[in-house]
Amino acid sequence: MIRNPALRNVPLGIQQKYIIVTCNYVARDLGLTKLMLVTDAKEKCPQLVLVKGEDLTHYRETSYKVTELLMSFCPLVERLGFDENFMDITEMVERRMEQTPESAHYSYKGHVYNHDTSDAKVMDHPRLAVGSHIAAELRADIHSKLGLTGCAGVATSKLLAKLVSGTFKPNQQTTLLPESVKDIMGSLSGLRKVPGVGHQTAKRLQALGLVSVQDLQLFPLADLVREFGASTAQRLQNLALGIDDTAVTPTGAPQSLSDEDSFKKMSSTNEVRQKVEDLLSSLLDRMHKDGRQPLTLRLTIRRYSATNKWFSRESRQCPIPNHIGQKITSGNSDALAQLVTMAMKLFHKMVDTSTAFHLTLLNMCFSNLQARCAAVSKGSIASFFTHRSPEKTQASSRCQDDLSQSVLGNLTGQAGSDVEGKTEELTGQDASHWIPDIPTSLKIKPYTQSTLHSPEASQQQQMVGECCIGGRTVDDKRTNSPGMTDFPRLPPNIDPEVFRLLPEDIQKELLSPAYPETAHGPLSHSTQSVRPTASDPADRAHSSHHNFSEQPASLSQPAPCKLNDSFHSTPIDRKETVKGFDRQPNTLTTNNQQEHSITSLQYSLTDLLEEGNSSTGLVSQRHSADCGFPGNVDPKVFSELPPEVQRELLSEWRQQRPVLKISSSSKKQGKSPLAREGKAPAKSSQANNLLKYFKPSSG
DNA sequence: TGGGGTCCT
DNA sequence: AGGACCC
Repeated sequence: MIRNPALRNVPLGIQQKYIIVTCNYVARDLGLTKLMLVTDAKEKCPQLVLVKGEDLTHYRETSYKVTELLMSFCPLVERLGFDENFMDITEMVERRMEQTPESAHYSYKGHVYNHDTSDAKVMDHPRLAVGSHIAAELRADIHSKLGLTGCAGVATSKLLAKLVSGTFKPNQQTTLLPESVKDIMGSLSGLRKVPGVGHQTAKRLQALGLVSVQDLQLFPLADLVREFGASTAQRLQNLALGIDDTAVTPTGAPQSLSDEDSFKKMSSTNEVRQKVEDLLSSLLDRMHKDGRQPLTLRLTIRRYSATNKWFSRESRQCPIPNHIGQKITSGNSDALAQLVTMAMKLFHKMVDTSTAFHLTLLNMCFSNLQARCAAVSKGSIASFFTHRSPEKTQASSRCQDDLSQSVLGNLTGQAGSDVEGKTEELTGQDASHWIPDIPTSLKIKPYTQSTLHSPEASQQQQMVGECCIGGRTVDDKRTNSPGMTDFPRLPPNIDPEVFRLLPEDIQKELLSPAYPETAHGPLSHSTQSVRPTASDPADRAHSSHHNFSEQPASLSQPAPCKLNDSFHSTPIDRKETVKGFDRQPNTLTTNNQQEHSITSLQYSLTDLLEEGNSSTGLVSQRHSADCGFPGNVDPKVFSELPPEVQRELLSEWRQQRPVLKISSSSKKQGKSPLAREGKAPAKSSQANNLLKYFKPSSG
């Protein structure tokens, strides 16, 4: 639609094979729904215009642009599919509360769920009010820079932000006040409407006699535990109650890249080989742009089995030899033939070609993506980063220490990946895109929430990225002001002085772009001219952890998170402010104190695209600080618990925490559960970039 | 009923 | 390797 505005006013459906995967609102008004068969759709609406949508390239690229744009405001952005993003805007809200007059904290942008804006109670939640203004600005920015429209929800958790984002549909935003949680949960027509309750879970719940959200809310937990186990049971019941303590975990670069095609029938080896080659060919291209080296190749098939399940796939995977992996990364086209050979071996492990077979789908996937290393021995690089700068605050030091350990400890494992994609739909530009607008849902989780529900929900930790490292700012225009280009973000555990001692090319490498697939996009150019000089104390202050700058733009720009008041007034002001960027070294301390005492604020922003729906949620939570478990848990006591109980708890905490994951091989060496570094920082985009430069083998 | 993804077991 | 979830 964006590419072809003429389609805007006509019923439009995006077709993938035999179904309409999504459609615009014109078509919806005519009775079309998502995932409707093309035949049914045509029957209902003969004048329906169809656009093929099997190729996700444009959608994916646009999706990442949206995510990157949001990250330029604050790095705590978590993707959910191609058209939704959750964003933890707690920091941004706090900053505005400090910097703007109180009178600014009591008006809402957009709708307030179940309230009249004139309702007095609305005034009791200044953070949500400020969050609604931020959401409006984010949507406006996405619209002006990318031409996309969408919805947003502002609430205190991802769950709530997501739910509320869809309450006013096309291109609108809604804020959910804590006192309306019961209402919104009660408004859901069934358990399947609760995010996190899928088909299987809904069936099992139904077997227990549970159909409505209220049924689940009131069901005895003990009975639920019998069916699902303690952890799942509690999570399910909490979801029904509108309680979601999971953190917004920065998504970072994708963990895998795959390409697939489905068809009616494929029954010869030659056809399979050809299809495998086609799939690998396009994947290779994407992989090369990504820049990382895949360590694993996977082939997945779906067999036709008349009676039952068309679903159910089978897969086989194998390691990719280093020499081939390097060809992939370098773009050497010889890799294709070698990969086809490997894939066919995997195929023969699953399918006995001496007898008839009938496939309906093939999928090729690269996973275990490994960031590449700088051309220097790792040992030497790693040693550069062990020195610490004298000027950190204590609190930040602690975080950094922890981070360093976890990062270094995991270097041997596979580095995670960083960034993810974007894609949204566009509403108005030029040519071929189909996806709808972008919805955004922000959610804010202020202390009010802790008061309401769980007092200590706030204790989660943000091991992940810092909050304020900046995003990429988009274009040069924005980066004009003095001072903007001088301070690249370095990971908190990297001493700027030491960094400066590195050869320039190594410095550049360390600071090079993180979003390979979108590297050519509008958001990424500032990289090259940037010169790293120092890290910003303010960054450290905010971040609980790493601030690696992977993205080009981040180098030249200060963290948008720190926008000041001026941000408030106009977009232009905001940019200016960003550049001028002031650092406040002591904010960290301040923040920490807040965290501990009370308050966990979360904002979540969910975006939904106009036709489809995508959402962006903002959430944030402050946590205690750094170790592997909640601050209120005594490690000693924990260690005395039975191993099984330890595992259960860890599994639960893990979900709540934004831990970067570096998954690793090192995790196998019997570390105590507490030490489990298995998950370290892979998720944060920032961390990821840096990690790419360390070889896997080093550990 | 598509073409992606994520994480957990 | 499969299964659950999400879009």
